[in-house]
Amino acid sequence: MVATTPKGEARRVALLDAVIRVLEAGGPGAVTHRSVAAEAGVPAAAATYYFAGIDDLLVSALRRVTEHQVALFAHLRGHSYARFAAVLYDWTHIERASAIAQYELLFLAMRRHTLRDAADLWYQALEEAIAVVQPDARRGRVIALAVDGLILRMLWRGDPATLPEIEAALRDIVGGR
Amino acid sequence: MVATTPKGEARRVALLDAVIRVLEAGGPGAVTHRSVAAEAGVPAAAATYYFAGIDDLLVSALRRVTEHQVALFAHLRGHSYARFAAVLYDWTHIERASAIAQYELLFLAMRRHTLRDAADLWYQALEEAIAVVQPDARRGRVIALAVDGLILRMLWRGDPATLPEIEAALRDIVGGR
DNA sequence: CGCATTCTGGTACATTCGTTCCAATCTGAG
DNA sequence: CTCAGATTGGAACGAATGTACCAGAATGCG
Repeated sequence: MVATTPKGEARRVALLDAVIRVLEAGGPGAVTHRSVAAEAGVPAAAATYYFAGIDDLLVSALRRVTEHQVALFAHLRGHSYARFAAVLYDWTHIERASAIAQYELLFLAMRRHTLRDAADLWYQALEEAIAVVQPDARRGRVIALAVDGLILRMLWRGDPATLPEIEAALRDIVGGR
Repeated sequence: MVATTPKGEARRVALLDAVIRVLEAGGPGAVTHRSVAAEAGVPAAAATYYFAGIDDLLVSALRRVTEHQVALFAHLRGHSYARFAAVLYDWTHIERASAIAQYELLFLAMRRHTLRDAADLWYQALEEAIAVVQPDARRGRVIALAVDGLILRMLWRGDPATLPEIEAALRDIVGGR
């Protein structure tokens, strides 16, 4: 089902945002029609009215957070990697739910090839952002892998936790030996 | 509940192994008493008899796969990183279920601090294995991050897929600029 | 060999889930 | 303003889940 009215569309995105919040708190298993609807402040039936199934709801939410994140990384073009550290900090600590959702997407992509494109989109955005500070493609790919690992580590460990620490870690990664 | 008889202990590990296989195929949401018991070839009640709850079952299985993996990495000490590439290949392609389970653990550790220690164990094992080919601690940490990102990428993307490709990627990572 | 303990395998139940259905309400184009 | 279609909100359903329970079988210690 696709929303045609403005209010309907507003409810759609309210539901998708709610999915991200539920996802952060309880993981994919906690994403149910009822929990998401309650989080969004809409009746439970709305989740089934706007989305074909619980699966469609989850996939749509992950696509949405990816597009949002890709847009954020696109703004990074032309800036130094000091600003890159700030973006990483905001993402993994302020907008933590969004970051966690992003990596849940990668896990889902392991089992569902439908999500490969969305996952690729995110990874390409990361590589392009890195290309600003490291033009060499081969070296850039390695940095992208390390940054990926760094983000993952910040998410499950909460470390590095401060902006200076992240900058230092990024300096080690980009700086090479 | 803790098994005291040899046969009981065998059932415990059979259940834990089944959890890993179910985890690979369907993610944490697919891990239920009944699905795991069916996969292990034991009656459903066995899963509740040997484990306090579905949660205990999941956590125990992830701890087990971590210990197994840490032991495998420990054997790596004193070898070249060419052999390291072979171990990575086996893990992410032959024993894929084990690798996926390992990263599910990291995700679970985001929300449950009980799992922090187990997750730390894995990450330390990775860093120690890398210390063999790169003694410098600071540089080694960066490599560990990149290898972490590489593993994640291989899992959700299946790329790099061949042993030579992994060796090349590893060479780029370890080799520096 | 006897027997306390552990293990087995099946059933049962309350809960929660995804999904369907429908009458009432709202929206916006003509 | 009208009204056809979109949206709402609640109820209800079958299915699947976690867990508790129990009578019988197997086990291993003395």
